[in-house]
Amino acid sequence: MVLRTATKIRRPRRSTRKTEQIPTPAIRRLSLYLRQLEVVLGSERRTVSSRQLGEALGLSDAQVRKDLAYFGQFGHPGIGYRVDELIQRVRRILGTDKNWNVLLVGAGNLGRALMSYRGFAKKGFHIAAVFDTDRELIGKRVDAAQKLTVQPMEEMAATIVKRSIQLGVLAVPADSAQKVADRMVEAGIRGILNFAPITLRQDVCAMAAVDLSVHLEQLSFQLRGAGA
Amino acid sequence: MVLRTATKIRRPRRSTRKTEQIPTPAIRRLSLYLRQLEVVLGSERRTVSSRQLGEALGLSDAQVRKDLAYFGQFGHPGIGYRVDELIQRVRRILGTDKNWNVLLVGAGNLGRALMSYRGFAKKGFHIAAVFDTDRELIGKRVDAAQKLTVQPMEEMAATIVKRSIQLGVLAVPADSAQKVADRMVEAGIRGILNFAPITLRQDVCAMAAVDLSVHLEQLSFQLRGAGA
DNA sequence: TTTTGTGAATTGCTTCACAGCA
DNA sequence: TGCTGTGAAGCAATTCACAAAA
Repeated sequence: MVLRTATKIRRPRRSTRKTEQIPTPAIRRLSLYLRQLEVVLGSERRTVSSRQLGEALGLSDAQVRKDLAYFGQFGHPGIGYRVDELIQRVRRILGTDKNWNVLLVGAGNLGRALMSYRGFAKKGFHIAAVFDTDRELIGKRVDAAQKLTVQPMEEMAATIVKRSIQLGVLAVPADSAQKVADRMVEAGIRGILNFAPITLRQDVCAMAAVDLSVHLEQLSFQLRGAGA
Repeated sequence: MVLRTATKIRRPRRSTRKTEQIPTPAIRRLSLYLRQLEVVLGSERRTVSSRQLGEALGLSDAQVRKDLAYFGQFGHPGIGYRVDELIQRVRRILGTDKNWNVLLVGAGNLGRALMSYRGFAKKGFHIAAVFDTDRELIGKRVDAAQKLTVQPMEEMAATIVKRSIQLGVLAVPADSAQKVADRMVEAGIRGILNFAPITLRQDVCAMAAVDLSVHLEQLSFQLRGAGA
């Protein structure tokens, strides 16, 4: 019986879900498989092999098969995977077989761009409400279709219930991001996609993050020392 | 009937190259360390321990120490890491101790939002030119500061030389992304940050990708089955 | 044939645990 | 005491390679 764990910081994700045996990278790749399958659906091909999928995504065929097999037996030996069937199955797994209402916090430059981003709706994510703390923005219609009015933060909890919202997109400056995220969780949000360039600590809420600069830094790292 | 390969010789794998000693995830985390160090720099603290850094980022102290040690001996036993010193060192490693000129292709909604995104300049990435294929947009000033004029693709190669550009941001629709990426590489771009929701195949060019919907899908996956 | 699904082998990454230094 | 840097240990992810299926 070891007692010295008292001072240790808690270890990352350790849950008893059945998904625990599935590698996290496999779950990330599932989205890529779906994306590629939708491309294949646009062609005449009705089936696709693990090799073909892998080639398009820069992965080995074994990787593709193993990843998909974590979630069930979707393939047909000698044939491959039936495109429409696999799309349905993967959507089901990812939870995107149904539409999601999403709210957005932050109606600045980035927030407004996200509002008009078609890719979200294509995948079944609908921005159903927009919030901001800036009193100048509240009440204004800011989206391209002029359908969304910027609401004050106070209305968030009620709107979440009314529109059955579970997911939120956070596009506010870094220095207020943690506070805003806390308010979102309080108001009932269960998952946050964070665009602020800062790591948010949230225990009870699923988190995903996109830091635009970080990706440029990774490119910079790869090119460092290269001739101009 | 294929004979069982009882005499199979297991060939030892080619020895790993020295440049591959550093785990890819460690390189990704380096950007996060830098980001957090810049937060700490805003406080009065002059030093920070691996434990403190880790806590802020959801990582173990051992992870932080090991990651940083891949790149050199930056710490001081009993003290921790000197914030300003480590910031300089990490910037140097990432290549962001100097400014980078970046070009943007695609002056649509997302492209225009990226132009006005302050985060890039803060990290030393300056959008120095904007390109689009849309004849209606060419010649127009589209950024907030009204300093950038949308140029035709034909001018890309010359501009790249003139402004010493190595990095490009790609914000065009998925169906033209591969073609545009090829043209960028032809024109001399060495690294591409791709926002189009499609996997691009490029052998001679460093690639990074951001698919906004994919991150929402990951959240959807984590919440699937949760009560509405 | 072609191609899946899957244990086994292998590679890669993270955590442990402690010597050594301030 | 506090904290880093680092081999060794442990765990996670990927690749291999082949039986089975079409």
